[in-house]
Amino acid sequence: MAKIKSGKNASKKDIIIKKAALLFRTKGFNAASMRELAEAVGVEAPSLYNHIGSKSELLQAICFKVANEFTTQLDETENINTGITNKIELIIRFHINMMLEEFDEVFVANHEWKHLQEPFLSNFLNQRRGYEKKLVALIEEGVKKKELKNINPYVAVLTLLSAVRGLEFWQRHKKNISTKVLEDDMVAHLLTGIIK
Amino acid sequence: MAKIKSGKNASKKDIIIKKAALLFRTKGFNAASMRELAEAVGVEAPSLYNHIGSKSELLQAICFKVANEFTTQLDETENINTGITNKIELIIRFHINMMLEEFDEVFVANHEWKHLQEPFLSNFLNQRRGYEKKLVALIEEGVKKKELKNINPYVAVLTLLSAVRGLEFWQRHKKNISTKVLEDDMVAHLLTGIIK
DNA sequence: GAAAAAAACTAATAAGCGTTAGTTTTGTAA
DNA sequence: TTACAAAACTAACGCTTATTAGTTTTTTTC
Repeated sequence: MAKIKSGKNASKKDIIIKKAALLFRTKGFNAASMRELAEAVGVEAPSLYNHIGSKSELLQAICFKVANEFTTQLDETENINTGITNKIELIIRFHINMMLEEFDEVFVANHEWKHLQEPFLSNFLNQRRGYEKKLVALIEEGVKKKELKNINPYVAVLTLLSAVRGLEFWQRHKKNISTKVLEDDMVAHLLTGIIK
Repeated sequence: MAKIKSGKNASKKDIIIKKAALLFRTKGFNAASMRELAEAVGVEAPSLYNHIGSKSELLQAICFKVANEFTTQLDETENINTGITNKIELIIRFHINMMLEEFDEVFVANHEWKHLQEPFLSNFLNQRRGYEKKLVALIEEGVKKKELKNINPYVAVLTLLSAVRGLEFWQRHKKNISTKVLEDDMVAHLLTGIIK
């Protein structure tokens, strides 16, 4: 029989990973020490090792959680029966929401992946490369079907991914503009430009 | 009388800074050690200190060189007598070229600034904030003059800056596409969108 | 309440860090 | 050639790091 879990579902390991994501984002992986992490968790540094294997493992957990979420969503979107433009819009909106809702984790996956050890580093980069290739194929299909302008698909993917990634700078303006305006304006900008 | 400098104009300090930019980009500021830097320069680590003051100073030199170049160019562009759209295009093209020609330095300024010490950290962030404000004002003017759609200027600036910043991923595709196609396509995408 | 397991603690280790001190080599100018 | 300055070297310091060992406390299970 499946064990019914209580509301507060997070294990100590989950808590450590969450705090690690925050710490790695603010200080960077190398500059963040296990002693600092321990203090954030409310424990002495060696006690962390009752729950985790190593500092490296924390980075792995964060990076691959994010990578898998993006990969899964893209696969699902590909299988929806709708136009290319709509699919691209869905993907952009997913990126924006990930950035806003899992900020620390996405930031760390974007910025600190280079400190992954092999073979995790290669795995991560392969997964990312695969993600980009699927997006390129999507844009190519849109061009072929005349839904999109005759642009270079690599440049388009680069521009799209980079733009949504830039939401890591969003925090500063959070108070001034609603998430909805942000999302709609950015989607419009990337799809239809800014020139009247 | 001004001393006529020889062709090989770079001081040893300049060489160290250049190598530091490459090293800081590939490994990150904290993970890059002075011993590694020394090896890249072809010298023992303590010898570096005959030319520089500290590791921190290297990061400062890199970050502010980049920041000043961007600031200078923006000021110049503001004073050109031309339309808003054209100014924005010039700025985008400048960002793209900086990314391609001073890749290591721009990358380090974008990614490692958080390891600057005070008061340099605050100075750097203030300078960047000032840069963004000028861009926002430019977009606002474009909207007011009906050159641009009625978009949120903060979102537009965020999208523009993030997109060009993403050229740090360009290296991978360098062989496949010419710089000109890249530049033109990205400018077109950001100004007029991708939808037909 | 006793026994077992989980998770906390203190103490310590080996390695790597930026940097300094002191000395020797190299390059330059009179 | 001698004198001076610049820049290299070796050795070492003090500090921080992730992690391990061993022990004690807390929590869970019966």
